Amino acid sequence: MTVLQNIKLAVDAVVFGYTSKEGLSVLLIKRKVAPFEKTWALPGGLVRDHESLEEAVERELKEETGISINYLEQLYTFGQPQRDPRNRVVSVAYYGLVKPDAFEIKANTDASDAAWFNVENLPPLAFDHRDILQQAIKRLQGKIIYEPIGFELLDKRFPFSELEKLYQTVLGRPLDRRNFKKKILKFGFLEETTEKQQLEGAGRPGNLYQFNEKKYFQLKKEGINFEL
Amino acid sequence: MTVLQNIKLAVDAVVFGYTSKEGLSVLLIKRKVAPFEKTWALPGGLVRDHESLEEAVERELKEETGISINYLEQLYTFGQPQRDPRNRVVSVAYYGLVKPDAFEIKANTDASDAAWFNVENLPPLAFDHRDILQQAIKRLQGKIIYEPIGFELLDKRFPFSELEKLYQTVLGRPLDRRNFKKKILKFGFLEETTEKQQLEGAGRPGNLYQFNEKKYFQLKKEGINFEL
DNA sequence: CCAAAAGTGTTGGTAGTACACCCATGA
DNA sequence: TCATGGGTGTACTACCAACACTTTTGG
Repeated sequence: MTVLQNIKLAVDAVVFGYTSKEGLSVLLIKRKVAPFEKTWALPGGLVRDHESLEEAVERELKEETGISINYLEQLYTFGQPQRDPRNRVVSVAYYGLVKPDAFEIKANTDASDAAWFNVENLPPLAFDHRDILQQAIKRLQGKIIYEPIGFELLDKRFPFSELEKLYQTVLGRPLDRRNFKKKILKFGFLEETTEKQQLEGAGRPGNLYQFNEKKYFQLKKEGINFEL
Repeated sequence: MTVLQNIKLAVDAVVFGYTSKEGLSVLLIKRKVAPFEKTWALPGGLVRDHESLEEAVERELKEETGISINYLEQLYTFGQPQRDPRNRVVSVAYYGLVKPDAFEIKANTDASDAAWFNVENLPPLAFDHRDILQQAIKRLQGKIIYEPIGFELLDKRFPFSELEKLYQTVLGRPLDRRNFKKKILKFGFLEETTEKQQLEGAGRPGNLYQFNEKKYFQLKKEGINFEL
């Protein structure tokens, strides 16, 4: 009754980056081997025997894209028998967020076969990676409205309008500027600094804000919960 | 650089049942082999080469407990290297819901090594199954307030008070009877039947209600979303 | 007639939404 | 001085929470 199992275990990562200019982007690599040679794919690969799944994701990201990530969460495990045309490969997908500096650096390193793509304008993808990506976007949209993970996509200090644009981009709908600001500030984990925004072009520069993570966790323990 | 991978892939299932008498319960099996021989554990086992993860869960549930399930959803994948003391086993955990008839039948089949336990009163569990179970309960609590999956734990027809008690049990807090009923009925996917509840003991019998799944999906498509 | 469970409506508070004008800066 | 983006307050509405008495049935 015992059957030898011949299933491989992989991890894949959907890494999101954001700038107000380029919108919401995702990190892809160009495959060098069959199957799907020269097709764009999510970074990822087989898990090693003695590493945790998170370690595997972080290792693969470093190997394939040179990037290191500051927010990582398990998304879903994809296990349809035919998702890889050769062997049975089950993949645990993660999604992660990087801050604009990491994003900008790699966006310009065009010698590599890693590149950022706007989520509205994706190339054909290998395997079932399109499904994985769709699901990651849905999860991000769902999560960003009840946990303040949006800050992981912004610089440490940012003008308030950046946060607002980020939410509008991710959620795909316009938000009222005044109501949004009231709602966010009400929670009390955003600090206004005295530093002013460097505006390119005209316009009145605004103050920069920063997310106070400690205050957030403290407030959360006291039973305050972020929502929209 | 290519390394032979020696990781086994399993599935585990957290199956919930509910009756107002016995509260929220979970289905466990007593292990017959080492490690953790004679310890209670979640039903589950290794995935076969050509079956999907969902098929594996359903097969294991049938083999080990004789139960078949009517709601099943992936929970999380547990992959810490040391979670199984012998080999590396990564487990994709699912959670499922069964209706009271299935629940009652197996609860009385005490010859088997499968049994139901109230979630407030669990035995020691094998592996990291306690963590998995905790996470499943949290997920159920989170999900039941924005998707009407509670009906999967009730008979096809049920008195309104059953639904109310279920929510109070799962969420662990009292709910106002009138407000709860207003809120639920407002959505329009619950149908009142003319049939009356069979009350054991005294009390005024109430009408039975049933969930209209078609109406629910239709309403959902039109953009109505259930919440609390 | 007593105990148990079900049925039912109103009111007050609060949080959310809609909405428009002025200010600071660079070109 | 014009164009661009930032900053700010109020009024209305709609939803939610709190709350108690009456009815039907079994014992």
